[in-house]
Amino acid sequence: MSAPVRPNLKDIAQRAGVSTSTVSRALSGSSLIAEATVDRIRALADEYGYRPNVRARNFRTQKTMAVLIVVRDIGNPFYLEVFKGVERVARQAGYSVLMANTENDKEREVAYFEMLSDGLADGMILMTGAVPKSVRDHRPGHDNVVVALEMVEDFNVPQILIDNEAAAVTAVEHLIGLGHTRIAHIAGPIPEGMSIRRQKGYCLAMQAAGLEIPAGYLCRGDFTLQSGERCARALLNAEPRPTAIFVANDEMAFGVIRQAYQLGLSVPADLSVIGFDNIAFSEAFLPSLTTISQPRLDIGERAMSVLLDLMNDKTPPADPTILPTQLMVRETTAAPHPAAQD
Amino acid sequence: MSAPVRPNLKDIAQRAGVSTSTVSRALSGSSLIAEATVDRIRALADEYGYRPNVRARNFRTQKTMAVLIVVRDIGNPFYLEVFKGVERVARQAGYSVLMANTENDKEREVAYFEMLSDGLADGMILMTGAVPKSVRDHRPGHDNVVVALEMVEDFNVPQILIDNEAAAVTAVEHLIGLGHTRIAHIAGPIPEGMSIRRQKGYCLAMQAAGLEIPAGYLCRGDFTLQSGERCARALLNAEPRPTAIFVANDEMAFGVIRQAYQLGLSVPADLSVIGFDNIAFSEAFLPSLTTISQPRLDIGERAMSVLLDLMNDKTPPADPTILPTQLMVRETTAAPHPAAQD
DNA sequence: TTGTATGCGTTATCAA
DNA sequence: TTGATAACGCATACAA
Repeated sequence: MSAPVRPNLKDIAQRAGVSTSTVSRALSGSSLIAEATVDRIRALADEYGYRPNVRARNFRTQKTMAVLIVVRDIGNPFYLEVFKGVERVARQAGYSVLMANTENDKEREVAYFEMLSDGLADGMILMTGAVPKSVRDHRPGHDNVVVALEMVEDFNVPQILIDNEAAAVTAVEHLIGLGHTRIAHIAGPIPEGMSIRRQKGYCLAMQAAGLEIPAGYLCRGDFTLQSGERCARALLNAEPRPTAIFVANDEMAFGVIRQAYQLGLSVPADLSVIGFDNIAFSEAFLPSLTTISQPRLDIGERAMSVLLDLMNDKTPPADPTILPTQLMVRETTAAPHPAAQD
Repeated sequence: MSAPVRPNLKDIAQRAGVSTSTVSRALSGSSLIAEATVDRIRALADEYGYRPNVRARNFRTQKTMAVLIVVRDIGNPFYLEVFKGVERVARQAGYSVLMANTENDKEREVAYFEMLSDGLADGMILMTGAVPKSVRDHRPGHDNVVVALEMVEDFNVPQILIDNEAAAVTAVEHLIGLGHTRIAHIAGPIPEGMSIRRQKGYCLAMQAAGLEIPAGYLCRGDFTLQSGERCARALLNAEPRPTAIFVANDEMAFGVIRQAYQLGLSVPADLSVIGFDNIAFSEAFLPSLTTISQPRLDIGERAMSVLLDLMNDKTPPADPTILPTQLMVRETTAAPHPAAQD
């Protein structure tokens, strides 16, 4: 039994009676080679089941054809659609996608930048909102890095974002439009830029409508269901009790609704709730959640295209790309009880 | 300004006045080298910021230190925890994790096997339940492949599974224990092994309890929310109406509950519902879903450890590894109305 | 304990 | 249109 050895360029060259360079060129579609030769070599390569050794090629060309997608928590379903968008575009361009999970660990953040500069990947899509200081200071031009979803200050790379502040304004205006005046807010973790901007949008919209924000109408969560429940308990004890809550993400919004039911309040009859993100589950929830939809697939696709441009030395957009959000009106928002009005 | 060129082994060797092999050995912790030499070289490497060229090393050693994790639909939140488990173990062993998404496309399934044999990854965790026939027949020993979650027939590789049939029996027994006798089932897509086994468990448990399965008590969905709603409409029109439904996954279960509410039935007062998977949102759902928990993190971790064994030529377990499931009793199951009893 | 020499498979340069 | 040859950076068998 002969060992089924994988043929390499040299083997094919020998069979074809030409040099390895000729085979290499023929198979990579160089126009320099006579068509007849190309056909002959192609046939032979097929016959012997030749497949190029990718590691050798990577080494020689100093490329990997892989990109890194770095997130804070790979267990967060929010990223799924983004992954999908990235993967789709990457795949089309012949790139594979490497998962990287920092779990908010600075060392791991640095480690992934090292992976990049070590050539384990050709590019990187960063969705952590944080760039370790050592990395930020180290090199001026960070090649082949795109930031998505979370603005990173002092870091001059292309960014794919949404306008968190404007989206928050839209959310609050929706509540105001329904007749609510006592509107509370549950923010995400501060000082994360995303949370700050959503909170700012809330304040702006309230101010623009001439509405007060009483003490106790602002609570800070950490994007988890539990923190949503906790904040809801606090807010629903405030005087006067809010008739609506704008929550900085969907998961916390679910917690709010759970808690409201526990307190005997019904949603949206007694309390309107609006979330942010439009994760897959928001529509399935009972009642289905009114929320702000982020174009997550688009974000992924766009981030990857910009990264491709970057890697191909095309000039990327100088300004951040801002993608539009959309208000999804569902079952958790309605006009307030007349009795609850001032 | 001198270009900040990345030093290689040769550069360090020159600075240290030794040969490249000495440097190579010193940095890779070979015990052959004098300690003083090692220290000197380490210091020098640090000073000049030497980092090994990973592509060169991969090429030389014919390894990639990356593994492929292949799923049907990367947008399915079910896989998240499994990813996390895989990633955790992989990372600890110095491997990175490549995402692969087949979207049920045979060509892509084959393509990922080719990636593996092309050396773009050193190993593979397969969670698609399907192995293309061409691959199955091609080579007898498929090195460095582990199957997780879905049994694959005629494919002799280590498998990490749960006992779907036994878990389904547990679920149905829970309903029976509450006093239900009219229990319907919504199956997943057939002929997927997973769906078949869950359905079989349902039938077995019913039979063991001497309960009939009337015509119209079985409906086939496709694991989506919508199919859950559709099946619920059908089942809830059956005569006599079932008082409980065992649903083959959580997402369809959410659809069932939504539909029940639309028909004016309340859960669990009028209808008990039990799901399967215990995805993250099952607990957040209102009412929170009674379901079967799969040890997804464990599955990921175990799959990756077995893969590591495989890649290090340790002998993997000959038999499939069966991990235990757990019944999570929550709010969607209760005793049936006395009026609804026979 | 260290050095020398070789090769991994490919692509790129130069010459024919 | 093709061939000979030289890298790419590292790890290792063998020699010393």
